[in-house]
Amino acid sequence: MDLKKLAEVLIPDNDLLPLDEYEKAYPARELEKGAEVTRLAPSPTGFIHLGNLYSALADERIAHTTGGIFYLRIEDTDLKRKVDGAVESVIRSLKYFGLNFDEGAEIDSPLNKYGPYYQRQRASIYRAYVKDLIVRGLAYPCFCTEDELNAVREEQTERKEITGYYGKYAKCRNLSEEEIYANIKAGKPFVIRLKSQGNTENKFTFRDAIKGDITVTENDQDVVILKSDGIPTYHFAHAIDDHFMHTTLVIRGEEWLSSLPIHLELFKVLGFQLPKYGHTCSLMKVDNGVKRKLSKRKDPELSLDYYRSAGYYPKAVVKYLMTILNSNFEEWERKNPQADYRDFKFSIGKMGKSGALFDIDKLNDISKAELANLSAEETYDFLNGWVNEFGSDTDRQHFADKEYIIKILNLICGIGGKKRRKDIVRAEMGVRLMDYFFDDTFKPAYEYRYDKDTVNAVLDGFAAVYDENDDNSAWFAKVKGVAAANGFAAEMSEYKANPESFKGSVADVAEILRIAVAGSPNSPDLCTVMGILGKARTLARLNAGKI
RNA sequence: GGCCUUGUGGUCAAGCGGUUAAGACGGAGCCCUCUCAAGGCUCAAUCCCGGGUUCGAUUCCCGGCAGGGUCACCA
Repeated sequence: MDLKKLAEVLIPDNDLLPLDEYEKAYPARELEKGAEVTRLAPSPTGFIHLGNLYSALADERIAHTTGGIFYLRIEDTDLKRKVDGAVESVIRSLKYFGLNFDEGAEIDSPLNKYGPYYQRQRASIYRAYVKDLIVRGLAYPCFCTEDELNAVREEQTERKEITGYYGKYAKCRNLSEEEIYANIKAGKPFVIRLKSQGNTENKFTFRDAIKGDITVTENDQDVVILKSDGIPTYHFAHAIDDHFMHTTLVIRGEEWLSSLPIHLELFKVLGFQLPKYGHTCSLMKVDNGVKRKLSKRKDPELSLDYYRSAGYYPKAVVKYLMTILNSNFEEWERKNPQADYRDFKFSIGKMGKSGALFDIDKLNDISKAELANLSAEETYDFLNGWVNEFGSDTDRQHFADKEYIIKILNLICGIGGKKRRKDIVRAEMGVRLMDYFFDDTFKPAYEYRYDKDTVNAVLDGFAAVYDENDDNSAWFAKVKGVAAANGFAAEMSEYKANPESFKGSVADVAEILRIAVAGSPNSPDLCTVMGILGKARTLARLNAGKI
């Protein structure tokens, strides 16, 4: 058979270059030894999720700790999956979490010498190589219809054989020249398949950068490399792109592990040097007692927007991811509390081999601690950013009075005081924590543990002596005074020694005051709360709290 | 079902032939304390099962079992 002629008929493009021209167009990168080139290669299908961020963080850390490049490539070979604005969204999302690309689609960089970074725009490179494979007898046209393929698959399933297009099932593999041209003449659509040279009897060990040594079976599937629309499948595009873009380390989800044999054969057949591979395990979650992969559709916490709208501090999310990416990260951080997480020596070898359960408690803990590192001013900026995007109009009005908010923050953050509080887990919660400082969001629950007369006497008694100029100890002395005057123990020790002889202790008196002023039995330092509210409002609330 | 892969407390996990089997989150309790938060201290809780190999297995081998992934003209 005249393969050259066949290739011309199948791929009649006249804009293809000789293969070595492509090699020349994408010369090796000039990087230090040991520098890794990694990439994030999403399909522009939907929005980026936590799992993407997880592996992107690994990519980014490895590239940037080795002096390499982290780039963005868009795998848009499947038109059906394209969503407008997805690319910008990916970039924006990663940037929000502090990850930046050095190069790639929609990235403004002088490093962009390996593009185009959209696969649709790279059609001619793929087609040139497919054509070459046809000439070399390593690829062939297949005219099988979807129905035929389905029928074969059913038959294979029934006979408990391996499904797919291989061996005797590869009907079009040995089509005669006449049959091929007849099919073309008849206008039958076709795909191009790899004429696999592999044999599943052959197994060998492959070293994965994350999983370690794994057993791989040779591929014998005549996989589709060029779809009937003339665009390559993922497998083929991966081989071509990662070769020409000089990716040194391919980090991707473990769902790709099973197609690794295909990629291995493709690289071999194309004569390309194989990159290193690292297959990450996926984030899991327990659902109804079953452990399963986090799913975009079922789990809102997988969406990065979820973290933004809930007001998680972005760095906290990143640090949480770091702890599951490299479990020694936490230990390192304890030893280097001041250091930036970027100073941590990220190691791909330390990445977990099995899927981690997503742990919201852990995230909350990290987030709380991160937020507690911020100054009142920084906290204000962060909360204000959240309020502007996700808060209510009332929240925005409140935050317009920055001076007042800062006062509250100083209390919450314990700034100036000796101990730092860790009240705020995320912005949304932080903003709600401040509600009682504003009359329009003050929603008291007047649930006292004492009778009407006692409560009112305490409230009146304290209102009569309250002086906003008192310092904390003078203030507390007055609370004690009110306690003593109403049958409560002024000193905790007295009360503990003799609980029967008192109605309660100062703590109980403070609780009554707290309920009236802050609306709940729990709040930070009441004296300061009153100071922030101001005398007029404090007295008004003491009065309104009476029953 | 075939193939690949994983299996240390509730969770994330150190460990790499001999350990009182780290640590963190979560839980319980105590202390501190005007309550809460934070902090300090203490406690409970783990090597999937069965065979080997070995003087000795959580660590090595084999077999189960359980979990995960995958079997497209989607990536």
